[in-house]
Amino acid sequence: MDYKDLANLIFPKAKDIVYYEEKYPERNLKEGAIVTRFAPSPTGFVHIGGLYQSLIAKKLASQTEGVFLLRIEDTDQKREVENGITDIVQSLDNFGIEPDEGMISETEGKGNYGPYRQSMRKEIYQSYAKYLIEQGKAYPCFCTPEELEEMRTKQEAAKIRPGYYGVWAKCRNITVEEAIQKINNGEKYIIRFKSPGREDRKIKHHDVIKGNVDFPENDQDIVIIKADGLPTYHFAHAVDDHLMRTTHVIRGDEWLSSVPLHLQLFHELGFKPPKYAHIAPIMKNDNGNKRKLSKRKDPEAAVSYYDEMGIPKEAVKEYLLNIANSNFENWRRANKDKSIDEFELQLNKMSVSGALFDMVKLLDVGKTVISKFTAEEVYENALKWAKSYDKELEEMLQDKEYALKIFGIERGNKKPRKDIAKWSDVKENIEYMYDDKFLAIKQDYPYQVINEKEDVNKILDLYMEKYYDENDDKQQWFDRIKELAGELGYAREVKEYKANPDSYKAHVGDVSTVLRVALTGRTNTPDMYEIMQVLGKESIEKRFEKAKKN
RNA sequence: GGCCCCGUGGUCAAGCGGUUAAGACAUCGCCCUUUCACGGCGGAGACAUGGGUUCGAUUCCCGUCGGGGUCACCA
Repeated sequence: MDYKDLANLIFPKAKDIVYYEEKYPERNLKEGAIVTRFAPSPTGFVHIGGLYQSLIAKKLASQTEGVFLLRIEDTDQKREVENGITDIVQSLDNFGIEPDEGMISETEGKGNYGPYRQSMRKEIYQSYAKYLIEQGKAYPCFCTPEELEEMRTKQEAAKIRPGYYGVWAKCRNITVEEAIQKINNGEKYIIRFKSPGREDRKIKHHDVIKGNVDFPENDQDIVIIKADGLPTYHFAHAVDDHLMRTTHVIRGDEWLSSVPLHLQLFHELGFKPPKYAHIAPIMKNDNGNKRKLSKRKDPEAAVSYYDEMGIPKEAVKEYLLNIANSNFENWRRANKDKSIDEFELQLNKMSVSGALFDMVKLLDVGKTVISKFTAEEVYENALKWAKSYDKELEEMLQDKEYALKIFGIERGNKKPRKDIAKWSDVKENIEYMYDDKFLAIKQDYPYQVINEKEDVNKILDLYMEKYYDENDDKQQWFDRIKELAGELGYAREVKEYKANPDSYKAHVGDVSTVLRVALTGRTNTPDMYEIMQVLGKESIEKRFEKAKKN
């Protein structure tokens, strides 16, 4: 009896690997094309780090006319979550990241290298496992979890390197006859890889991001097929990325230390290994300690958070690109109006250590991104956000024409307003422009220098009686406010006031403030001339009346 | 603990043996013919540490310290 008998006993129905090698041929792509993937587990929401990875992967693939594929790693059924795949597909889609190949819904995939869901590739893995067993490079292991636990305890107590290797790999030297007998006796087993490695030898690895890294060889006989017949991550990775003809594996750097194992697996399987690019994670400052953004503790770890906050997806992507390649910022400054698709991302410019997530900076990017939007775009986006998260705002935006006027204030010029960083800022920003809201609320008016009721009322009355004309252009409009100031004994020019502070009660700016506060209930607003234009005479009168009575 | 990675202002970061050590966000001040938001100008603010190597180290080597990752029938 030999390895072949053992292999046939374990996987009697498995196809010869030649079948798969032919079914999934080398891709016919142009020189330098990158085939890469995002391979998440459907265990809950998409993490910002996952978005980061897929953004990078997608860009690299499209830059090189390669392939970006979405593969679902659902080999751990215990951790699976309902609609997990749909969630991933939709989250990516929300950010405009569409896979060229891979899963497109809970059950469907597209492309010729599928299935793209590992649980549906069981026979494939088994064929390759069988292939390894036939060659004596893998073997059944009958150790129970309890035995393994006991072994670990012993190793720990003796302060030696834990794991299933060398003399500790009890089942590695079981004879074929004995193994067959155990199996026929119904003993439970899993399949382990028979590692040819030695811990005292080093391997060299060149990582596209991390550079040259030396490791001890792997000597662990890791399990490749679990008791449920599904592969472990490592084995699935080797088989899938070979068969899907992946050229670059872009993944989180928590995988860096398994590179020796992966390289070994590729080698023993007779596969050409892909290039690896290990991305540093996005971190968070937690009481002075850096740690990865955590699904459990940090709401901002979920990509859905950005949607809820109304942070434009363009901003999130720009921010992420910023972290990825620091020259992005320079590129953006030189190419203010270009799409980020035109930016050429370079893997070798990626940071080797994890960046702290900076919400303030993200918001700043958001401000800039939104400032470049047209009023129409602001409107559409704000409305879309409002529909999901703010009914009141949605209501306000029903009058599109009016909303467009508001969003048009100081927009579209060389120095557009930058006061909206996220869609959830919009309501607060425009609320006072609505008569039904503004006139209904009771509030204090934060008058500043001029705040005596008598003075305020006089300014408001006189302005409407004598100086307001809705046909004025901006210059005329402001000249008239100066005249108003002059008539009431305030300085017409701020400079004049500053030169002779004792000669005046206040200056034209203070008078403007009275108008502004009466008009909007606040001291800080966009350009008052434009606000008055949008509001119209009738509204202005009502607002002044209300302000006077206040 | 073993192994691996990392350590430039508060944050993201340029830098590859000789620089006044860029830039962005944040912060402070001034200026922008009325506020705010912009914009402009300017300020403060950094090479973790100790040894080497070198004519010269932020840059190269070693130690220390600090941070991170990894050591599953999870990915």
